[in-house]
Amino acid sequence: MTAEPLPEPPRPGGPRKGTRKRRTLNRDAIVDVALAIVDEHGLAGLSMRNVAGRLETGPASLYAHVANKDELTELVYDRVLGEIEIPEPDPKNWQKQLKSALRAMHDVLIAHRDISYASLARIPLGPNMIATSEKFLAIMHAGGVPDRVVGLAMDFLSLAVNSLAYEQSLYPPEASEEEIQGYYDSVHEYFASLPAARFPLLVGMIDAFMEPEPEERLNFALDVLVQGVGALAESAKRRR
Amino acid sequence: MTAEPLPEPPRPGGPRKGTRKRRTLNRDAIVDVALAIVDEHGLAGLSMRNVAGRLETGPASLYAHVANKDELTELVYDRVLGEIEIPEPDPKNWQKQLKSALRAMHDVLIAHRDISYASLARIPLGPNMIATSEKFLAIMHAGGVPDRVVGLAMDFLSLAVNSLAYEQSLYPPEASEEEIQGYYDSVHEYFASLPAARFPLLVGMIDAFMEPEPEERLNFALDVLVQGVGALAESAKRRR
DNA sequence: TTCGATTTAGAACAGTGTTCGTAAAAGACG
DNA sequence: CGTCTTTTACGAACACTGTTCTAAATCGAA
Repeated sequence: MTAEPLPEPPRPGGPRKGTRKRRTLNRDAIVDVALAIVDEHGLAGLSMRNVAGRLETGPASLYAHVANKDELTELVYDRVLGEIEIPEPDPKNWQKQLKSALRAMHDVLIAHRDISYASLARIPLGPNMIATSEKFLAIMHAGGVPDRVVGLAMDFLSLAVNSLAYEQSLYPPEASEEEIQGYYDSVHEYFASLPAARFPLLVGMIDAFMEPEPEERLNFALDVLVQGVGALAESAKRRR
Repeated sequence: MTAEPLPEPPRPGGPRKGTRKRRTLNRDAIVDVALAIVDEHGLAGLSMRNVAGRLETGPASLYAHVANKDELTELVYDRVLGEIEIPEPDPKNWQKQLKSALRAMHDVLIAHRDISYASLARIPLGPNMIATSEKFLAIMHAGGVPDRVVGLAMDFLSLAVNSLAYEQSLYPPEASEEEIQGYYDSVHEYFASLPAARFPLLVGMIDAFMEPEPEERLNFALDVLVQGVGALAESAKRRR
């Protein structure tokens, strides 16, 4: 997964100074520890002091290798993106491939808690993001989707799958099976207690809201995305 | 600048039972101030001390009216949702109506900075969220979308439009027109500097990425959503 | 008035990201 | 080898944050 290093992505505050390492403390080691903390306690548990503590140093030491916490979070996010595996494009099955690639990205993201928030807070441009994007583009391009549609779709698909992963990651922060079931039941009860005269559809569709499992919700969302992009690709081709 | 606090104006229907107020401090006033701060400085500028300061008191005083900052943020979000206007359903134009309703929600959200993050962080269930949902359901239901699809779509559409609004709100935190243009140009340059041999599609599609204006991106995303839901509604109807 | 409940608000606690200043180590150069 | 300069290490401190504890002030009802 380690390929030739890409040029430094542009940051709003201008380029950073060069980093050289001395002993054990370096960028990769810091990202390693940060990712481990995110895996254990989520993004809320990630603090500069926390990372520094595991490296047996103080928080100020990190700032020689990382501009700030935002950049560290972005580095962790890009590290996670490196785990995604996307197949070579097969033109005839591009919609099926696109859907499974989106699911693969989703699964990798939720395997690392709420790390997907990192991509919502900033526009990530790390090397793995670039490489992953290229693979998504390849699938759509091979499927004959016009360039303009591919460009627009890439942005939205990435946003959507990150949002889905983030939403998913928020449900059980550290709760037991019983607790989330109890919360689930209380939501059900709350909907049922609403005045049916004012909210007839909401009350009438309670089951349609509460029944679907996470997998069905994700599957539906991915279908909406893929079929939506497919439809727009067709109409763009016809228009031309 | 800050005038002497006025006495509480009389409410239609008289004071509510069970809630006794003493001075000027109550839930609504706190939410008023919190929303004003979000409008001015975004969610990052919202702090309990900040709100308390504008009410000429200390942060501890707020906790008699609001459980914590999360709840306050949710209240602000629900207040904003109250501004959305959604038309009565017209069965023949349900897709057009759904799209414009989603756009209306998006526009109201971005008019209040990054408030949309509040709905990403928690599942909002306030009164205005309920009322807004009912109206979305009405449009889809009138269009003949099966209940199961409506239930699944509601969740995803809400997530998607909130994500789009949140992403949109992040671009200019407080930057000038020149600064965001400069950042924009540097991103363009960064893409152009990538090795075309490894990322041929990405480099070849730079314009497809950089050219579209925010309005075109939003329009595309909404089309994907509406046409995707439309396609799934049709196939669900056929399957039955 | 008296009583109890609620609201107010100062002080404090345990955190946070980040900066400053200093000390030391590494590399460059003669 | 001896300097000189650059870069890293890191304790201390700053300005914040959300929240809780505490006691006083104030109100509604009896």
